[in-house]
Amino acid sequence: MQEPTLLLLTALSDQPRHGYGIVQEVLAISGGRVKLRTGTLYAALQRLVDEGLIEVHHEEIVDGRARRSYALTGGGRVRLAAEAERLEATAREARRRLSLADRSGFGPAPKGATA
Amino acid sequence: MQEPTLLLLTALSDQPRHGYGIVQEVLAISGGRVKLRTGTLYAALQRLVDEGLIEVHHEEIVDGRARRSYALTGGGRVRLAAEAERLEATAREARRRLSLADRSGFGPAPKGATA
DNA sequence: CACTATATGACGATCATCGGCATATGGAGG
DNA sequence: CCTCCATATGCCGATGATCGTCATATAGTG
Repeated sequence: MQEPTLLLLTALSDQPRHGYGIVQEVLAISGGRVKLRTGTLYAALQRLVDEGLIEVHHEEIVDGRARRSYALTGGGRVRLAAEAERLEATAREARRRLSLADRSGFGPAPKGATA
Repeated sequence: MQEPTLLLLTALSDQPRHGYGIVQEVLAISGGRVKLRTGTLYAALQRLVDEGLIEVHHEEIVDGRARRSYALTGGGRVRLAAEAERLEATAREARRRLSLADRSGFGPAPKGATA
């Protein structure tokens, strides 16, 4: 699972939102770093519904145009928790190695080291 | 940056390794979850060298075939640290929201909740 | 003899994301 | 009045990382 998809699920983790609201929320969560393209958004929504990670929470037709809000399913919740755990484990391992390398002298020696 | 690439950088963060060694190390780091395909591996190595995140550490020709080991560059080290931080922040936010939702009653209510 | 481990590399296919376009309404600024 | 921006949904072609497989080579095990 990629970052945009993960952030999308995160945006739905506290309450249901519609497409545009998800874009805003992801933007906020990521500190302005990730702006979901609508192409990414609606393709991902469709995919995630198909996978059963999210579902249509509310739907109405306004001026012949759909207006939908989406919510995380139980499966989506479980999946998001699992992904978060995986991410954290990966990040921890990377940091552990980087600090080990610093101490052992391998690497660029951040600032005025033994070498 | 995707997970396989991130794990590749992590595999190089404590010492230089050659291609096959990276595959083994990534497998170990990820707890057997991620087995880098050679297609992914050598394409990624080329890309990362071009980006300056890794470099060829040692190279020799054995039976007319290259044998190279790769090492993280200073830039790669900085980048990996940044990615780890980003991952951790994302994971933290996902978890925070999931637990908030549990408390507020939104969501599937993991096991025998108020509803 | 077959299979696995070590080891490098190319090729086409797949899939998520990107970037832009189309459409529609309502409000603000010039 | 007209243009721009925010709100809002959705399609489509291009890009790019990864997947899956094939090719090549040696050494060891069953």
